[in-house]
Amino acid sequence: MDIKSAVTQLSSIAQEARLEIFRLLVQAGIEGLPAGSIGEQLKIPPSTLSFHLKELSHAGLINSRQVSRFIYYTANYAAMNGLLAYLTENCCAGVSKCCPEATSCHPEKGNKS
Amino acid sequence: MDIKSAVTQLSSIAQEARLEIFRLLVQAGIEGLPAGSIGEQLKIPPSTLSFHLKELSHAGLINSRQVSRFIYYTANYAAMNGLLAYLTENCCAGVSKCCPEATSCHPEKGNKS
DNA sequence: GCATTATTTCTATAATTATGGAAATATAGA
DNA sequence: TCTATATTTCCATAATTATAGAAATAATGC
Repeated sequence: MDIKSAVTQLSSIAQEARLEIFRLLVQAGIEGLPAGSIGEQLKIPPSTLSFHLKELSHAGLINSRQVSRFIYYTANYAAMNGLLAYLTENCCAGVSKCCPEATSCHPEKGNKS
Repeated sequence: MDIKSAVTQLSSIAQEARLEIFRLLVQAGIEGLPAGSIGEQLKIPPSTLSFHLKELSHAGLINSRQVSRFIYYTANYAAMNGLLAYLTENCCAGVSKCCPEATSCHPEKGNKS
């Protein structure tokens, strides 16, 4: 992870609409949600939603796949975990006992609600 | 943690100079670094540095204390850990086995290098 | 009080980012 | 092919954010 990628990823979620979208997708799990469903739940007009989804996609924090006429968006858990790790990297110069734990998210198949 | 605070905190590190400053402070540990030392290491002019330090302070991701004529800045580890937790909150709707771990940084006294 | 050093505030300019209507594109079924 | 639905692109406007010089403020020692 280089600093420019980290800034791009952080910028992509440093905006209220996009952070809401991202969190919605993190909570949605690996199946994700179609764009229209996201816009409906968050009350975001189509063109604005598309702009924000593109920002998140370009940053690599979300992925998409086409299913018929719908485009399903999903959180990229690996990218998110990489970003979180980057922020705590070499905490306190890597001295022992300083940073014992690491926050991450490991979704698995079969966790539908 | 509400979404506006999260956006403010993310915005504060979604900028190359500020992310460098923040990471430098995360790695510096609980003693922190005086403003001048940060500016010198990162080659940031005083007024620009002051602007960025204020952004980070207002967001609550760093703290400061005055020591003689120097102002020492330190990473606010608790705030950072709160932000990381927020991003993974209710991952996959909170289904078990989805998000077993959580990245965080726990600096301790006596970890000087 | 004066000189020195550290940091911040003020200011103008430049650059980037967000918003949403309208039009365009893409997919699928009748 | 025609129609309906889903999503994106284009565009102009508005709003926000970054940069850094110059001046101001603050703390210390002589």
